[in-house]
Amino acid sequence: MQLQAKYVVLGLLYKRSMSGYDMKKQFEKYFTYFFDASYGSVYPTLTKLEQDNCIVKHTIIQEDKPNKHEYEITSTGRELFEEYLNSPVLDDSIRADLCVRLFFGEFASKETVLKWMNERIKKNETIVAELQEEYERIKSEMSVTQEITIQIGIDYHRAQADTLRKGLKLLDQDSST
Amino acid sequence: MQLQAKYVVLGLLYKRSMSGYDMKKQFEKYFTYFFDASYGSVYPTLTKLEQDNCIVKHTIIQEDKPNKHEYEITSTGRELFEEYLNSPVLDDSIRADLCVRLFFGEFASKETVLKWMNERIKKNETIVAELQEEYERIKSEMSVTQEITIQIGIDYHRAQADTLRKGLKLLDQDSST
DNA sequence: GCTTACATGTAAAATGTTACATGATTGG
DNA sequence: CCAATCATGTAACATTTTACATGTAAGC
Repeated sequence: MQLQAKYVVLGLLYKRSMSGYDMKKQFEKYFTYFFDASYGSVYPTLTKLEQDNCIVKHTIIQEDKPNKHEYEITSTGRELFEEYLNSPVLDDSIRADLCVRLFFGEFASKETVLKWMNERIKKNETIVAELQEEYERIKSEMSVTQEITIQIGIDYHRAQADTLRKGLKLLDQDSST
Repeated sequence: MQLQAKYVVLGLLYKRSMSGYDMKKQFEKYFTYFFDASYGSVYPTLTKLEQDNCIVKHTIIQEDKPNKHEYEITSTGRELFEEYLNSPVLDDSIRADLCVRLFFGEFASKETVLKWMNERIKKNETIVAELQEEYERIKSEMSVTQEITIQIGIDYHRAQADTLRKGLKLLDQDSST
């Protein structure tokens, strides 16, 4: 079984009402390294949860901007989310293209492999810096477990970059023999 | 775009022919932390690659055991895999239930949160030990980039456990104030 | 004048998981 | 005798991505 988008949606609405557009924003900002869902996934999920009476829609008329559909969680929705919180934690499901490529690295040229690794190291450094900045900026408004969440993200990207740097040295030794 | 199973299948066949069953075995053993595919995904992928002339099937008649379908990569298949190796590396796609739960941790009881974290720490310690054992056992037969792959897995699980242990301390301080 | 942000949604296609179906042999 | 390993495959269902469709307003 895999983590379903509907639980993430319900989790967000547990604290405050928001629109599908707002949710996607949240995913991009705070969920980057552990969850993502496209609009084509968010909107149908909202429609389905509404049909199941887990959420109710409120249309907010806005001038200058398109109207907004704000969803509010119902008691049924709260129950469903609480059931989720009491269900067993699922394993992380990861699809890491870089690791797949490295596994087959012997079939690629050395330059290609080095490029993959160097680009990833650089990318991860950027992400670590961004997450750290974000963390400093909002930690006062975050719960302790949310802080841990961000920390897991930071350490994940940092650990991967470290391993890749060590890997570069290994490759260097390998080619010099 | 997401990493497609067909490229992983082609990658395995690039070195030697094997069956769908063998592939699943490989995924479980060496790809655990960065890729997985069920039989219901592997077999249809093989059927489709065969239709596209990327692989050819050889039926091996076995006594005592069910017959085996060994697939061999064709030149078309090799080209497709080489194209993949030269395409841009995709970002990791992660769905981490634990992080989602921690993000919403304030809605769960403290015991529940502690249970989530302690269980994950224990699980990761087991995985690290297994990967390390496996690494020692087969590193002589592995390419350098494959070693890096295993190392990324080890460090990923270790870093997450470390962060969670630090998180437990944070939670402790938090409750004592 | 172009892009970005705001905002929602659908349809087609791909992709995937789970459960089912089958059936022999080996090891505890 | 029961579970696991060997081995393949399908069907139903769930889920998701991508592309399309629409339209305003602000900022550069």
